[in-house]
Amino acid sequence: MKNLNRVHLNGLRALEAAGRLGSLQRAADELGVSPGAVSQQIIKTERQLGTTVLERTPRGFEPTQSGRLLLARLFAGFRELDTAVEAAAGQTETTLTISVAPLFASKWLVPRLSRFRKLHPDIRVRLEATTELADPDRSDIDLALRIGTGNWPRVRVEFLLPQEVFPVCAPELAAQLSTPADLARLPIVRDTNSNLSWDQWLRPFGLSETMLAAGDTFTDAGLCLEAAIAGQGVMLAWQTLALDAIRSGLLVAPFRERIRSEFGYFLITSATRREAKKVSQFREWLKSEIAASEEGMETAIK
Amino acid sequence: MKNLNRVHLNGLRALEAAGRLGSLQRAADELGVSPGAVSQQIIKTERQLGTTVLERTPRGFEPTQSGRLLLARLFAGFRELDTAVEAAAGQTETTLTISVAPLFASKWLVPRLSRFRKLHPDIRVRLEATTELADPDRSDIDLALRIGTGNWPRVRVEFLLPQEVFPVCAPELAAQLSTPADLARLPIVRDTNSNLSWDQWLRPFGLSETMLAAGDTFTDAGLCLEAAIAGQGVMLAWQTLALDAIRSGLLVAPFRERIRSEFGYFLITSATRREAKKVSQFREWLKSEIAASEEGMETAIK
DNA sequence: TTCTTCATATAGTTTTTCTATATCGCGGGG
DNA sequence: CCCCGCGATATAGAAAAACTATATGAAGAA
Repeated sequence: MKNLNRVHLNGLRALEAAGRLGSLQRAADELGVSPGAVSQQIIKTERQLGTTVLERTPRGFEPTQSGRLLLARLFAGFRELDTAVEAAAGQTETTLTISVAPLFASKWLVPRLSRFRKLHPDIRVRLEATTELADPDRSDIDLALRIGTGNWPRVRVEFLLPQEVFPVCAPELAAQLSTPADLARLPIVRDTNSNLSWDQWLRPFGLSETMLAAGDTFTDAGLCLEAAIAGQGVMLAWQTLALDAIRSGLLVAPFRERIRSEFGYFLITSATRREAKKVSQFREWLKSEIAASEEGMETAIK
Repeated sequence: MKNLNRVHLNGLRALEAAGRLGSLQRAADELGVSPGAVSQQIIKTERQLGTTVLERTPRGFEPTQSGRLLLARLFAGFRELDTAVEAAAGQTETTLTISVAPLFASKWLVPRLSRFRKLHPDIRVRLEATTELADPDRSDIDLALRIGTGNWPRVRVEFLLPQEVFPVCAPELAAQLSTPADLARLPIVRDTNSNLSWDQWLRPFGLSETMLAAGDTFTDAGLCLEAAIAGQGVMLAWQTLALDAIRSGLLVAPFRERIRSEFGYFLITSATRREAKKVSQFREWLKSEIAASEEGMETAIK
């Protein structure tokens, strides 16, 4: 791209516009400057190129023989840039990019997204499912949905709902559970990566994790959920993970009690960027969806 | 092209270079500025686009998902511009554009050009054969060769050789001519557009145009020449027009006497532009060619 | 730790670009 | 014929942008 160093890009654009439109005035209108500015740019650029591109006629100018080829190429190049910018800028208006943990995406967000699409058909959602928290100031994401304590620096953090944990299991196993103490008789499926502990839930009942049986362990809560559905044991789950499985009857929550973990769900947006309309629209939808979800939770657990 | 108004072209270029090269330092090298300048351009452009194109990583940055498409398009666009500039600038160095009258081109210049090509194989000659004098400051021509009095404003004018007129005719007719007075017995072919007059040539012999016979007239000296070669009459010709025909025996000049017309051959170049090497090379070749031509004239006439 | 390597923030300067005028050349209309 | 208007260009001053040279900060390497 070194050849572009010998000319000024704005001069090339002035040249192209003038050559295409055939008049300084029209070129100036397109570029949003005065005709004099265009004239200066053209003269300078022709000097930089070492050739005359526009032959001056009494009533204006028209391209020289050798200039035609250059102008055609300039046109092609600038058109390419123009559509690139148009697409990029258009995308920022119509595409909502959300960073979200894969499990939350698949178990809760994605099944509900079709309703958002119906509500805002002009917004295209792009999910970026990653385990690390993306910085909305330093990436192209418009917002992130994350579980955590809410202490993230340099971003705008908005609390959505607390994470509440409770045991779930397949219906067949649930029949054997009438009190929390019965949990000791059943295998437990555990997520080794989780930082939730059974103690939190058991303590109010005067129980502790040491009384629980061993069971399969997995490195991913999603796998745990599959195992629980398959009847391999009881799992300590939380709302967004288990709700849909409970509703469809694949799982049951044998006990009403839900305990708040130290974590919560948060909506993360840029602290510096002005909030786009698409973001506030999504937030609104998200909150209503969460409310509906919580309501559904109450009735699902009975 | 209106979309390009919302961003700065140089910013797009900085973005493209940084995205392609993966580092501010390398981008800065390509653009010929400091890394800080590139950083500023990128930040500003991303703000203008409303999206993050380059995701900052601990060791630099790399394109975001949505940025890749933009970068690819920017690359295509700038590459187009780059090759356009390269071709245009390269052409100015290697292509010599000459404006010349069609008749002079076909009867004198073109038959000799192959020797120039042999002498300077790297220069491509482009002849623009037009009847109007092109302005070397306002068109893409590097030089013009014109017949005239030498009074052209705002250009650099260099005298090459005087136009000298003399009668020519087919060999069969020449046999009937031993003195200028014999011309009265033969038909004369005339160019109605010419401003040369037989009187100029006849006066030294005490003769005048009134004594000449009528004959065919044409609107173009080239057609006259063809008529003379075909034996339709005697023509008042000049060196560059008739030399090659005389040498090849198609025509003869029955009299040694040549009379200078009021016109001459001139080399016209820009008065303001610095002279390119290719131009001086052409001038040098042209002068040697003219000298050889004049010498050939002497021997051809005998 | 400390060093190095990046990117970014900041301040001030330099350069460019722009606007607003005046000028010039040409052609059409009175 | 002269004058007017149109369109391009020159010029001067003002405005804006870009650049350099720093400092800062964050993260990996020694």
